[in-house]
Amino acid sequence: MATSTVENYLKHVLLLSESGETLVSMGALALALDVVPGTVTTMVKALADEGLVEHQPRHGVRLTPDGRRVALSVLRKHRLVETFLVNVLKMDWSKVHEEAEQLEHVISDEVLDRLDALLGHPDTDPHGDPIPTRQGKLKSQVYATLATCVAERPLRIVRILEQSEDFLRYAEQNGLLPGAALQVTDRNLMAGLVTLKTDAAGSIALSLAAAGRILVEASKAS
Amino acid sequence: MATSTVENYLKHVLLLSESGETLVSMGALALALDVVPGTVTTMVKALADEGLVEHQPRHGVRLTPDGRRVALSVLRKHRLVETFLVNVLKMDWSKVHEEAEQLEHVISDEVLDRLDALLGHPDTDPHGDPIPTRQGKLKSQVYATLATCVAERPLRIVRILEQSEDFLRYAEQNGLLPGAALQVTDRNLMAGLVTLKTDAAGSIALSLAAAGRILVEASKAS
DNA sequence: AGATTCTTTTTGACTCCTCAAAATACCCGG
DNA sequence: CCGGGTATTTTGAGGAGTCAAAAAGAATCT
Repeated sequence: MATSTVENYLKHVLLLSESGETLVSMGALALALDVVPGTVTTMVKALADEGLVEHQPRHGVRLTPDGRRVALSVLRKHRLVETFLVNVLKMDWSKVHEEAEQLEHVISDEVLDRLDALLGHPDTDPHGDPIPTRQGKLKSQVYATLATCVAERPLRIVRILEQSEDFLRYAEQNGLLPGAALQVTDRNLMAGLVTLKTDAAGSIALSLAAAGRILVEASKAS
Repeated sequence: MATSTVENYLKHVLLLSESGETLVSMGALALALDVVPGTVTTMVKALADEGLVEHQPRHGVRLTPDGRRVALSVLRKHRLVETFLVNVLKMDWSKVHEEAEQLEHVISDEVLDRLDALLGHPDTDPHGDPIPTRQGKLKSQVYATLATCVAERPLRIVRILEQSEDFLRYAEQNGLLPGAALQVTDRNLMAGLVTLKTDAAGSIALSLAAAGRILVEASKAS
């Protein structure tokens, strides 16, 4: 059985390869896991020996099918637990990430299945992140961000690519939750600023960086 | 913060001192924790250095107030989690112990409080074991067992002192759950046998050892 | 008391994961 | 092609927790 540490390494390799290159660098991994790069090199070699990752020395690392299976299972646990904490225990949106980070390593498959059923088999978590299926399918659709979408059109938030507590608390306070309706009223590349108008909270300004973490789609004519 | 290992040591010292002497032996602890005695000696000395236990070399170990506080908190988590797994997720009575064994070390106080509220602040878990309060009070009432109680009187099961999956499954199949009404119809010390009559499942024979693990009280005239 | 047995403690070693710091390889501008 | 700068790898060490096996203390049984 994989240790928590191993599960974390694999999970972060998956996460980092989702949002970017197929080959994940040691440095990126070290940053994500909050360890020094040397530690990552050592661990990655061990994971490669166990057949969980493929290591191309000096270039990066990639999940093997086995490793991907484990990573997806951990991710499924993480996201279902987050959903449970928010939907059932009514916990604060911004605080559940840390909790899930621990719980994901100790939830059994049996408990997971029952949690899944209790929640009605959701396919995204409270942040809009897709929940891998039991079979290990991960729907990863490509969306526009508030930094790149067309302006002056009705939009709906589908996902927030950010787990920092501060960011999420701020987002919540301004009604920037998955499902929220809004539109981009102005985008100033020079100032690095995006201005929005939400149905709930009126006009808000956001940095381009922050706007880039919020995924949207065109609002369906309802 | 105490590691899972430390929490487990403290929890088992508490459990073993509840049901017996105030001083817990290294051997008993080794058995409970499934490690060799030498390991226990080493760990216990470390715990003593941290002020969590009081170690009387060659005689045994006892919790300090600090250690007891930690142990009670772990026990509270364990029993609330078990209650959640059975009452909310409808898991099998006999299987929740293992799960809770893991979860007890990663549940935050915040989650615990919400779980407690969701469950309606129960004061015993599904096995009838008392749940320590948030303030660290543990109600430990003394009950008769099926091996020692008076015969031919209406009784009610209040607690099962056993967490082995097999025993619990057997108990469940014969309706021997906390709350169940029954009476002892015969007790044969020579044969080491106790015969019961339950309201639900009729007549059952039990070894004295098994009977001694089932706590009962006189049924209130209702 | 003397010998045997049981429990506890000590010792040395091992696994897993980590860091600090030195060594190495790679990339990029001139 | 050479010199920096950056990323990666190596090396040596340490903490936490464990085991196997030997040593030491207690207890028990003639």
